Amino acid sequence: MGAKGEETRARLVQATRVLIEAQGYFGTGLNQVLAESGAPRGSLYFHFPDGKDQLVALALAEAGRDVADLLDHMCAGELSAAEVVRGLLDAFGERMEQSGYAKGCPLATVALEVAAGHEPLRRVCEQAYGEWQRALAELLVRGGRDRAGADAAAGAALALVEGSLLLARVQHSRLPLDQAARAAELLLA
Amino acid sequence: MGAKGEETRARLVQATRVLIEAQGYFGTGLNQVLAESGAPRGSLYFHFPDGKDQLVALALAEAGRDVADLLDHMCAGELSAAEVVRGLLDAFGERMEQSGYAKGCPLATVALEVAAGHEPLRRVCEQAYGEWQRALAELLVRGGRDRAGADAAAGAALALVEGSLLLARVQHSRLPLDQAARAAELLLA
DNA sequence: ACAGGAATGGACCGATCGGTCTAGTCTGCT
DNA sequence: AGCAGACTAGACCGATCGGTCCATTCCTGT
Repeated sequence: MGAKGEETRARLVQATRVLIEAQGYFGTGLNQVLAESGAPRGSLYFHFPDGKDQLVALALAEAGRDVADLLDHMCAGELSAAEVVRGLLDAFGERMEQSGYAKGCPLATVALEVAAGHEPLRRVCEQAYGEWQRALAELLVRGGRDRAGADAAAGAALALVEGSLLLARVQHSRLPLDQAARAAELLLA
Repeated sequence: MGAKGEETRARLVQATRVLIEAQGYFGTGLNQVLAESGAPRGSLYFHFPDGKDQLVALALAEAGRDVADLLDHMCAGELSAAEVVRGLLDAFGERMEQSGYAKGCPLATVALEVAAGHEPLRRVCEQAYGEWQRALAELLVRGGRDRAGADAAAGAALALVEGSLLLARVQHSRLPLDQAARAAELLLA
């Protein structure tokens, strides 16, 4: 397995990540992925024999892991849960604004498209969201909350994050992100 | 304009509403809409000369209005804002569960798909969300909040609703809706 | 009854979809 | 040097996409 092949593979996944975040699963064609990544069609099916589904599943998993890593990193410091949520929303907001509101939650668009009709992709999203929520819940438990309360609060906080990312993209404004961060302070105090 | 034509037109919009809520804009083909509604291709372009975009825009606007009406109706009673949010989430949750988690927010999937790439549809979604938020904000003002605080709280509550609907669909569980409703009690108290 | 617009039914179009296939090229090992 | 497997390049496939077109049928007002 040469380094060149690895790079092509990585470029395909990266292009897929960018495109499905902005346009979703159905809105993103393989021709678009090929054009964006510069890879020929043959390479795609060499690296990903199962085609689009495999490529998208991997892109979603990678994106989910990246956020989880960021979250774990923030949770490892001395920050409160509310401060972590604020930090997360700031990071997402910056990305979003700079992309012309094409980027938000890297999973959400696909997650909604496939929630009822494509079990494998749905499960990838479910697992990623689960990891994010778990990270927040752990932090809350360390802060003294009981397990049940922490899970519920983390679930609500994640809903706040996801909802505000959606509204921010639709409204082309970071205002919902700020409102959500303030609400999180109240919620996670 | 005969009654028969009106009915065909309505069935086309209704079928579109159902399909785009579950699969989004790109995931829904006109052939699917035609099959679901039983209308022939010619009728679609007779009633909607601008094709898919016009049909989807109308479907989104109708769905947005329906929720706004429900919201207005609930806000007109003696309920608190938190109770209204709870009622809204209960109604959405029932629909969602009964549809096998195919239905959630009727706008969200399309809203994310088109947030950066299809201005007319984006604006329809933005306006609908704005109406929902306004209804909640008015109720909060009537409850004694100042304008700015009410707007911010309504924005956060709407984010909570949208985020929990997304998570519920992805997880195939109503739990996130319940967590969001409880969080709304804390937030809107 | 009948004229004329409203509405239907469906064949047809070029473009694009995801996917297959194979000839050719690159690369590292012996 | 030369062989084998990794990888690329792109032509090609049937299916489906959104959209156009027109002959036919239905309905309504006179």
